Amino acid sequence: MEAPVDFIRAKILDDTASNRYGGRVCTRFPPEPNGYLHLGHAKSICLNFGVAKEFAGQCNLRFDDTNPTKEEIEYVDAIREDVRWLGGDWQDREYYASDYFERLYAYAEQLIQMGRAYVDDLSADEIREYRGTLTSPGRESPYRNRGVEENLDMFRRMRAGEFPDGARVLRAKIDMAAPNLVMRDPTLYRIRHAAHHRTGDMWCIYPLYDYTHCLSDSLEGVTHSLCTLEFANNRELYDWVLATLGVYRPQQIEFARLNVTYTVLSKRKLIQLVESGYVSGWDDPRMPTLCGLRRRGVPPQALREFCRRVGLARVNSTVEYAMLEFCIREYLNEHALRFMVVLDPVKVVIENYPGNLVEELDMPLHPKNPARASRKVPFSRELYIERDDFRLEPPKKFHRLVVGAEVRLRYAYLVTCREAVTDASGAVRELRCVYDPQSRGGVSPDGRKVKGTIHWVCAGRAVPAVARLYEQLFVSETPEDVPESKTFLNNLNPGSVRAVQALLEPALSDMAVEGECVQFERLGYFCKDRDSTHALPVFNRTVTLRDTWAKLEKKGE
RNA sequence: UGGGAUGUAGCCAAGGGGUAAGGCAACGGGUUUUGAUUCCGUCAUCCGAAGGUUCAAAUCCUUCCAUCCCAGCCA
Repeated sequence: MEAPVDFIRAKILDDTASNRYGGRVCTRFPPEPNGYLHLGHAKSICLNFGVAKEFAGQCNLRFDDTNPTKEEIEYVDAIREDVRWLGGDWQDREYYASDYFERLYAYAEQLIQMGRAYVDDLSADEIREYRGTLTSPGRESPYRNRGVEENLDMFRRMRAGEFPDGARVLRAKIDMAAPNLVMRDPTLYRIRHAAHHRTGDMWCIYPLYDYTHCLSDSLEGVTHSLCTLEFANNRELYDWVLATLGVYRPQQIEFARLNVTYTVLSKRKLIQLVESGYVSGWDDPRMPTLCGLRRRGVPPQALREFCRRVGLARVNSTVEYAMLEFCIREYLNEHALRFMVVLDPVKVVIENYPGNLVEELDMPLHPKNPARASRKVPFSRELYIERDDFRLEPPKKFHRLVVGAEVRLRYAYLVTCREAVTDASGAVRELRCVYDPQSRGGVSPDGRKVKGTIHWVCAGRAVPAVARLYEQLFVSETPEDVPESKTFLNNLNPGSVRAVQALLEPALSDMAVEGECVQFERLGYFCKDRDSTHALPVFNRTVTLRDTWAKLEKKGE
């Protein structure tokens, strides 16, 4: 599959052709370890690692850990795992902005020496007030023109811990009348007496994003610093810092962040769902987090394909969830092993089949891929089929089992139903059938057409599966205090994943490893959950069969 | 009322003076031992709007309209 040439790849192509950066390509994926990675990050991961690979370059994993009050080691571990799972390979280049604190500090002193940075005693509120508004220029701080020596002294005392949180900040001296608010003397350092997950109590001043990110990129020799659109305003400052310091200058390129319908991709909202207990955790299968998707059985290949298909542009856009589902189905259809399962059984007795015989029939594990092994399934006089696969009064175009009609038991035999035994209430108890011994394997011996093919299990030998069918998989409670949660909880699965939750524990543990999906034919794809107590279904359209039946029957009536 | 960015189908998205790629969705049909898959077909007289330049404009120019981002000591 040829990589589409989006505007970013075009730019890199250009830069390598003109030998800018010596033809080198280096990107980075720079998450802040303050939450779990989600679908939105997948786009960035695929982009950064993908581009690096395509151009024989490198992609670093860098934790943007400059805000100790929000970051935790739990998150860095989870992020590392998720990136690796998605296929990102940073080799030994695992970096932390906090590793650069000492050098960043030295650069700050250099800015002070150059007269391009100053310590400001104004409070946060005053700074905001002095900044001006979108349409009116700001005012200069009374501390703006402190001498170099005083600034240096103040800054060192900030580092030494002489001042409480918020007492002073280090600011760049740029232009309080700049039309771009980012350039109105941005804050570079703030005082934060807080323990950092890596540097502990070594520091009580921490650099801010705008100051840290560009220098980290520079220090690492990044060539193309890819970030989302909302940072476009910050690019001017990114360039200013590096130019003023006269250091190596990567270039920042922005692209539109990913939005997906029926879900939320905002760390703030996701964390709210977790903390308020509306979901069981970050890896709740309803979550759009990478770990949630993984637990749900979404293969990383599908996510990569999704990111590829979504494309890259500079327009804010919202991709339909259906696109994601398509990518998942596409991969699963190709790779998932097939099994038969009966959720709501009704007994079938093959009257002309010997009562003491059990045959071992071949069932391929994948119909389109004969290279896959097949397995033996037992077949005997008494079987179970899905209750729904038989109708006393069939709608039009129903071509499964009906009294007097012939259907194929998949990979087994052609059978004809002679009689439906019902109980006093009219419910079907048992189906009396006869089979055609010539049709072993399900082939029609004389070429006669048999439209219906249904699934079955051997009554005596089947793995007993406790199964339940739910119209809706998940409880749709609507948290009032979580914005957009209605959409979130109602649609994460639903409208979309209207599915089946089956307690298929024994069957599934027999067939799948955790995280792997198998297809229960005509039911959809199921994934064995980590505790193996239930199977996690299914991706909407994988249940298309159900949709299709419903549609056809509706039409028929 | 400042600055930055963006407008191509229901949703993504190519195309940057020569007469609108592709995918998802939708719809119609063929094949099929999963009513799945697969295959084939249909789906923008038109590119935010209005003017202008040109033999020729989605592409160039002008004006207008709409949407998003920026006033954290978050990233």
